[in-house]
Amino acid sequence: MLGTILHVDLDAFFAAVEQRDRPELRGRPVVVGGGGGSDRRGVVSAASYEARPFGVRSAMPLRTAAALCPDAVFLPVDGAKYVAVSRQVMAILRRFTPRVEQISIDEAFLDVAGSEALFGPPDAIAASIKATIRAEIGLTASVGVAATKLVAKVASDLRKPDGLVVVPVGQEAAFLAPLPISRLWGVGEKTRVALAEFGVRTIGDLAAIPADALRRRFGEHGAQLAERARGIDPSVVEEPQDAKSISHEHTFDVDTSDREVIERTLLGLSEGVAARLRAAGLRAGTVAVKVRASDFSTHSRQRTLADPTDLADPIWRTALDLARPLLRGTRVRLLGVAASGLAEPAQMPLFDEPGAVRQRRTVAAVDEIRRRFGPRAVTRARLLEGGVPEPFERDPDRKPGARGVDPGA
DNA sequence: TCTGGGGTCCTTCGACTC
DNA sequence: TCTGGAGTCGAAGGACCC
Repeated sequence: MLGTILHVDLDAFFAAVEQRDRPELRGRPVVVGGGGGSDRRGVVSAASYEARPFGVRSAMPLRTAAALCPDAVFLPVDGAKYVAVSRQVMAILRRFTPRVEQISIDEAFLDVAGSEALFGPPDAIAASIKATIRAEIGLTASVGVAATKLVAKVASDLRKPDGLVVVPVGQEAAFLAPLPISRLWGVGEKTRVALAEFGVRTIGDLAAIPADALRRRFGEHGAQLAERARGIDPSVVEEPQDAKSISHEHTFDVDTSDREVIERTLLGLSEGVAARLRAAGLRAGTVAVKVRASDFSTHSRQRTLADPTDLADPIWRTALDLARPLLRGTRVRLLGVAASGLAEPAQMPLFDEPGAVRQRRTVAAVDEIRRRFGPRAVTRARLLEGGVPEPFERDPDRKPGARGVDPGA
């Protein structure tokens, strides 16, 4: 008997899209990341399968990737293009079932219970999905089929690229047992090292430890890991929840302590956050700043606002105020601005503050111009002085809350 | 040596309230 | 009026994911 949960994962997504669109790149190592140059700060977002034998992996600094694979073609991340392709793929998935949970730009869970009469058993549906994506989009996808999301996800990752792995119902624990512990959802580098002290190398090693012992050592997280190691995952395929926060951050090419540059950057980031808030019809109740120093130490400060806002100015002023104590004597590597406590405006005030109505009209007009002519069509004079990131040009219909743009190289 | 950007969730701690 | 415990909430940091 087969489970009805499918995990569909596009292979080396960003790099594969570039190779699809530029035939001269096919068969060559392609690295997508940052601004595209291998000489600037940034990390690998996606590496083609030709680049991987050289040791190039996602999240690796571009400079390291260039040292490992000097012949690779380095390309910038073209967010808008990948979003468009992602939409086409998700539309294909929805032909097979309405129960689709997109978890990032290049992967989704499907529950095909109820689709079997029309499309056949789950493994046949998985094969059809792969064939349709290849025929209509020109990309390969790997699919895992299982009774739970957790096992389907591990399965899809097992035989990349172009893989199809089916785990029959009841075989979950046996399937997971021989796999290295790092393949388990929720086990990152820190947890892997901590578990190694327990003698845990494989998922089976973890499953053999009593849940109580794991709870004593790792708290609730440990108890959860014990369940996952046995293939137990009660979560169901559902619509992604609404966003809980919206943020923008920027890493400087060269660390800076220049006040003007810092203020201008915070303004640009605040503009980006505010624009996304307005596009989503939300206001932020809390503003946070993040400051990463040249020694990579990272500090954040947040403040709850008296009046939730979707305007750049109050966000910027709050961010400046919060950042000031963190900046003394610091060379700054990265600045970030985040909005949380998101909610739809309760009601338009009957008597707005003086000037607020005019300000809202101006902001609405600017938003409209940017929507029609692009994000660079209108900008503040202060931001023209250079060095400030433009707000990321993302899918205007994208629901905030889906995970960031990353192909999982 | 180098370590992006955009998220979520969890833990800990201190302030505050009852 | 003071004190201590319990519960709640916001802030900060860390781990993790793609």
